[in-house]
Parts: sequence; structure tokens; C-alpha cells
Amino acid sequence: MTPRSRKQRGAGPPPPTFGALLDAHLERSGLRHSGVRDLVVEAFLAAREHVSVEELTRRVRRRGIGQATVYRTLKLLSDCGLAAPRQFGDGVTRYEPVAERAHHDHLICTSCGTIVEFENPRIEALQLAVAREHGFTVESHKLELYGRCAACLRDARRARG
Amino acid sequence: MTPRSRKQRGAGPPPPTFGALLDAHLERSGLRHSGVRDLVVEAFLAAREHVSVEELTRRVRRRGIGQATVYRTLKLLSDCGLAAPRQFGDGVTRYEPVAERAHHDHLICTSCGTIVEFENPRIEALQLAVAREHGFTVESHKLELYGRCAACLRDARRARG
DNA sequence: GGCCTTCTGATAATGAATTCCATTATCATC
DNA sequence: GATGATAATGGAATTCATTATCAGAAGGCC
Repeated sequence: MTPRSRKQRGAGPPPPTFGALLDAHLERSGLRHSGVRDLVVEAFLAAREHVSVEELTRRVRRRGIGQATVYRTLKLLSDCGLAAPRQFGDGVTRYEPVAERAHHDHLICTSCGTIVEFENPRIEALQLAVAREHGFTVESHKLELYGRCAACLRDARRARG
Repeated sequence: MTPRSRKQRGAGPPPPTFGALLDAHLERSGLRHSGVRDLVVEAFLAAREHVSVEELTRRVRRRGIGQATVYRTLKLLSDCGLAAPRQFGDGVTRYEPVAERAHHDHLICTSCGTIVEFENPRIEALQLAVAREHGFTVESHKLELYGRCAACLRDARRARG
């Protein structure tokens, strides 16, 4: 058990960092550290939007990192719950980091592709209630609302009249 | 304009049938009728679960229908809003008929793959409210809750102790 | 029936995701 | 610091779902 980065300051439980959680998973699974993986993770965290493997590969290719490794790293992060894969219907899987901030859901404009994030505790509470009614426990969820954003609605109105 | 199946009985607006809606779309788009397509649609409606192209093809192949046609037909139904594509994260797109009953969402067991449908008007109402706050209009949505079903929870408990 | 267009089935093509394999890097142990 | 076992890597090859192509069949109007 590595004792590194076990800082405990002030009141409340110690906040586990992204790196610490990843380390824990690596240890648990008998995996190793690697500089390449660190670079991919770093680039992943730096890209704050929902990033595809292709996009992320483009950002690390100049350092000689291949896309197979990017696939593997994102899958690794998904496995330990540090990244969430999302499919918005265009055939490519996008990933976003979790554990940095609260869970959120998405509004997707079917006209221009804009993605807006939101969170709503009341919806989350109702989800848990529904699951319990069916005997389920909830590990994760996806909520996506597809429609037209304000700008596209304005454009549509202007074009019509 | 084909006047077929325009039955109007009792009070309230006339309920457009699945076939009538499809006909309207075909006419609007300058497409034709075909016996093969009718067979695929029939098989699609007969399979009430969320069906993949592969599964649906298996059910119509003995009548000489190829999977390219199944893909095309399901895409056609999606285009006119009579089928809804769903991706549950296993890489295959599943379709389900709409316009037959109210919209519903899904509980997916991450252990055994069971899919349970539910609907919750309060969640739907909150979704509309959230969208309005962001200036969006909602055309459709997807809500999926991933977790463990009652049976798998029971098995897990038994295996543990 | 003739004509034009759409539809169909077989198959090739596409593209995202995974796997293979030879090489390299990591890390506990000496 | 050298060694050995094994995970990690990059590029190519492969898999698999989906889409495009094309020649021939079928729908629908005259």
C-alpha cells in the first residue's frame, strides 16, 4: 500500500485526488505506472469538453503516442470510474472526466450540435426512487435531452418569417 | 393523397395508426410501397422488446430478406419518427417502436443485461423545465439508469456471505 | 404491356474499436 | 546498478456494426 499523497487537512474526510484514485486502481489490479499513460491522462484532463479518442490522439501524437494507447488508457479510466463514456448518437464515443465535480447531464442541440451541461438534484432523486420501486440499485445514469438551442430557434424563426 | 384507413369513431381526434403514419411519410418523400418492407415492419412491431438489426434480420431471413434491407427499413422508420434507436453501450443499436404507447425510459442491469422500462411524468416535467431554463426546446430525450437488478443483488449477497 | 424510378440482396467499403506482436519500460529483487 | 518477469507501447492487422455500391427485380403510372 503506497502512502503517497494522503494529505489530510482541516475538517471533513480527505478528498481523494484523481491521481490518487488512479493509483489505487492500478495497485488493486497489479498494473504499473508509465510516463506515456500519465501524458494521456494529463491531456485528457486538460481537454475539458467531451473528447473523442481521435481528438485526444491528435493532441498527443506529436509525442509519439499511438491511438491504441489512447483507447487503452480511456478504457482504463472508464473501468475505474474516472472517465465516463458518452454516446451522443453520431457513432463516436466521447469521454469526460468524473470525480472532479458533480455528476451532470446534457442538453444537445440537434441543429448545431452544441452541448450544454446541467445538473438537477430533483431529477436525480426521482431516478433513485424509480429504481428502488423496481428493485434496482443505481450505479450510474445517462440523461440526454435533444432539441433546439436558443440560437437555432431564433435562426429558424427568422428564416421562416 | 390516399384516403385509406381514415376511420373516425366516437369522440376525440382520429388516432393515426402506425401504418397510416408510415404511408404519409412515404408519400411525402416520394417513396413506394413494397411487400418486403411491410414484412420487415410487421416483424419489427411483433418483436416488442428492443430489437437489434441482427435479431430482426434473423427473424425475416427465411423469407429471403437481407440485412441491408432491415437496416434501411429501420432507418426509414427512425426518419419518420416511428422507431427510436437506442444505444445501451454494448456497441449495437437497438430499435423500439414509438407512437404505440407513451414514451418510456430504461433501467439496465449491468450484471445480467436485463432491461426494464419505466415512465415517470414528474421526471419528464422537470426535464422540460430544465431545458426551458437553458433556452432549449426538447424534441426527444434518453434516460438510462444503470445498476443491479433485484435478482443479481440477491445472487451477489448470497455469494458474499 | 412499356417505361421510369424505387427497392432489394449480395457484397464491397467504411470507420470505430480491439487485438496481435515485437519491442520497450517498469519495478521488485538481488 | 544489474536482472528477470511482466505490463505497456506503437503500428499493423483484425473485428464488427453500419453504409454505399450495383445489377437486377418490382412498384406504379401511362
